[in-house]
Amino acid sequence: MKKKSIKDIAQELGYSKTTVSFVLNNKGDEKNISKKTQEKILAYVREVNYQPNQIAKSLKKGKTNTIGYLIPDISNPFYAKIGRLIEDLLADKGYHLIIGSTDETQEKEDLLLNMFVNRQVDGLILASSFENLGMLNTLAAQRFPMVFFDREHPDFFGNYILVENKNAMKGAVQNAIKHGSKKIGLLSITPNVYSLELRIDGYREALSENEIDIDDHLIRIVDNNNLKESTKAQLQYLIDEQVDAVVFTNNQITAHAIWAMNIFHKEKIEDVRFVSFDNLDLFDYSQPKVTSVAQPIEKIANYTVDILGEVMNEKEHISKRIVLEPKLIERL
Amino acid sequence: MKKKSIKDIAQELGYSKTTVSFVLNNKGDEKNISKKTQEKILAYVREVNYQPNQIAKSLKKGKTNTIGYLIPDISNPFYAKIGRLIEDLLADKGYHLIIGSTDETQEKEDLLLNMFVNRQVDGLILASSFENLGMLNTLAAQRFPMVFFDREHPDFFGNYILVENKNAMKGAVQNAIKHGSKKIGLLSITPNVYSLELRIDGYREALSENEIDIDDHLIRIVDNNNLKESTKAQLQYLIDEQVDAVVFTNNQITAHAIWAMNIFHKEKIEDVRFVSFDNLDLFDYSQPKVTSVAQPIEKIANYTVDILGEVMNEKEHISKRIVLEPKLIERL
DNA sequence: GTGAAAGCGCTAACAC
DNA sequence: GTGTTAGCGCTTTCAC
Repeated sequence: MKKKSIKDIAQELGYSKTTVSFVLNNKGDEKNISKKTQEKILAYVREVNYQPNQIAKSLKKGKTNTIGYLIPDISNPFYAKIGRLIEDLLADKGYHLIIGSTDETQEKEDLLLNMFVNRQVDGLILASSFENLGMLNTLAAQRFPMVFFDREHPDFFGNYILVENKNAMKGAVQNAIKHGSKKIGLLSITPNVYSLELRIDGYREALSENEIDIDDHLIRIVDNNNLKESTKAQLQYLIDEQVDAVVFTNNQITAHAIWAMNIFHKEKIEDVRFVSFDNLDLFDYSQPKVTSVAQPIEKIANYTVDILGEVMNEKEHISKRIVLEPKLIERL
Repeated sequence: MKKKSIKDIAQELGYSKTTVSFVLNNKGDEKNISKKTQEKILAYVREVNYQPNQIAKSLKKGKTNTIGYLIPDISNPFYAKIGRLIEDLLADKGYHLIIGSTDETQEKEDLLLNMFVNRQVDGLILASSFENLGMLNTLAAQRFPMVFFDREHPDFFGNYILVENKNAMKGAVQNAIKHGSKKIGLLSITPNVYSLELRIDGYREALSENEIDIDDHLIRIVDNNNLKESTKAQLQYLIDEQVDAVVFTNNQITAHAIWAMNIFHKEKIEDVRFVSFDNLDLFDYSQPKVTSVAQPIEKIANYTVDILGEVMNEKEHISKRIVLEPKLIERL
């Protein structure tokens, strides 16, 4: 049973493709197709379970109703949750998501960007690593609808939905200092991401404003390709340095560190305060407790979709930068 | 700057569309296009950064190189992780994923299934809720390439990648009994999913084989639409019933229950053993500790993609049912 | 070695 | 009220 096309329907019913097409697209009345004809066509279409070919429609209309979702890793709960929220918001408007995980490598990012363009996605939602602005600049020059979230690049001008990174982190670290922490280490992934740099800056500022010497040895970078083991090793280093607090720049490392702490440093668990950017449910009860900076993910998703909608509709070039306020959740 | 098409390239270079198309598809040699022409075309294409329109190609070829990934919720770490593995495996073959989250509702599932068909996906990977077989039967009758994982339906004949549910759960519960648990409750989501029923059956069998009375009041179903709060409430019920162990049919409820246990039943935390289907890193150190049945997610992803590849290539109808062995991780 | 032309399934301007 | 037709961008058969 080959798939039926509009042409088949038209022939079998003795109408033209046009008439059938109009009726299928609810333009029957507008185009003065008689009620009777409309009903006949609709009934038949339902009977044979005709499914329009969205690809042909897309080609004709130059619009695919798909959006590319480019992030470091869809299995990271932060991107998965925002992805889910975006999926639902877009579905209401008839759009669907193609996903692409970059693993923070420029190579995969470029490959995926190309793929999205080839597939004629109508827009792009991206947490880019911004290692290389090449393709992004090209797309921006063509006014390709894009909205960036979570990550930014100071030299790239575009639509951003972000959270306050520096001050939020600063506040979280100051909170730890207020509660007595004096020797504070930091663990981060790839710091060549501007948003993460800002978080690290916030950490530095908090220390210097409280007259704590910044010791660069206490700022440890974990290996992206081996997050869990590397986090364990770097945490070990900080423990050996006898820190009384550790700051994490995202929740994935924090989760791994909680694991490492419980498995390998159980005896020190009361002596080290954890502070994390991003929240996780388990921070409510984990040992050690984790004071965290919670990002407003619903708002992020809402704004992202809203702005993308605007960009796709507007002929004019808009460039908004929306910075949301994260929330400090103190857990002592 | 309008996007260039093959036609533009051909005109600007003084060749025909055919020649350009051949060269672009690496058929230059095969079609006896002169080396010189080939180089000229390739150089120009690179210079103007020509991007082929995948939609047009798809329409012509009847193949979109996209796969639909239909699951209950992409923000569930289990589906996100498998999704990520599948994404990578498929990317190597030039396929990409469109995602669809059903929230376990038939309405959304049917909507998404239709969407996938309209979009002419080449295949479908699904963790269906199987509430209603209607659309799936239709697709199966058309030999639409589909591979099911995680969930099965006894009346639906298709390609399945599953894990042993009943015996694995039985083993986990027996393990708890061996270590002294006597009054064992169970918490599950929507049990109208066959795979979950099997897990519950495993629980029942373990009890009866050990001469523990099965008390249906101790089998609690949580509300899907309000997982966290409902889990808390149902857990409360079991605690009040003074169970000495609780069994969970998936990791999401277990995580919520750990949270509820720590926040609301801290004093009982030593008295209740947790047993969970699905694993989570945090089970290594959470209070209470969780003995879990870990699914082999890499294998699931690999088999799923392999079988889907076979189905898409074969003209013949194959129907494989692969049942993988999960691993019991005892944590006491 | 290269090109003309048909056609994938659909939409929509224009005709009658 | 309904039909004819061109064309979206690409592939591929057949011709020269």
